Amino acid sequence: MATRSASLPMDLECCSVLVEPIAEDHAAELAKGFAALADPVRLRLFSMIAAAGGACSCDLVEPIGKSQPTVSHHTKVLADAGLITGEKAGRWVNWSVVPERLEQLRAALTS
Amino acid sequence: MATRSASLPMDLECCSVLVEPIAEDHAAELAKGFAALADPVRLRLFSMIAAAGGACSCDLVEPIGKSQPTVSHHTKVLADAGLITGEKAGRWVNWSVVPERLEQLRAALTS
DNA sequence: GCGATAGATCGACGGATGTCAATACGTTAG
DNA sequence: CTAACGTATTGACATCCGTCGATCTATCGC
Repeated sequence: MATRSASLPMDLECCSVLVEPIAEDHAAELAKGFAALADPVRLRLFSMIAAAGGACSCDLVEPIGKSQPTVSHHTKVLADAGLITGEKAGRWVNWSVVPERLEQLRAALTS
Repeated sequence: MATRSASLPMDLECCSVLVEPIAEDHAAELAKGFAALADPVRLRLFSMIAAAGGACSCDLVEPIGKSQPTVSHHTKVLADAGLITGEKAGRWVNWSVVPERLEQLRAALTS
């Protein structure tokens, strides 16, 4: 059973949704990831972070056009879904994408 | 402006979320697609349809373990998101995936 | 220590979502 | 025509979600 851990998003056997019906566990795991990308604001935040190769929240609030608590909420959702990770640097938090998680979702849509 | 049509999901210039910050239009479009995949039941339905190369609703209700109206609701959500399409054949509806839409979402996560 | 700044948390609100029982609709079999 | 069957729709309910103002926490410069 290797490093099987029910609570961690990362260690699911990576396979496509297209080749055979996926199990409930796998579906739940992937659904969490897609849910994080299912909001336009969050998708833009993710895109901004990814395109810039990392960004702090202070650089996101103004271009996204939402309140600071809203941005904080969305970054938390993205982080909880495992799509981004935040490094605290002094007063700032530097967000960056988690390539493995992104790849897992991309692979799920690939045959 | 070519075949620009605001209401159709298909004709967005296809590009990745990762290379540069995406526009609000594009974000809304992709978010709708990901939202359709953001539910475990729906993801399993989609997976069953994709893996089988098509399926009718009657073959989905029992394995998915949900009521018939719930399955009907989810197939409608997937269809509205452009991920599947249904061909009515007599009493049955044959659902099949829409490869272009799937590719659009996959490409958005690819650098 | 003090004020300023970046970020997180809380509480509230309206709106969307997943689910099912009941029912309606359309089609095929007899 | 009628009965049975596959599917869609409706209505109701509980829950979740996006948003913001207000507030709290932590860190930096002075």
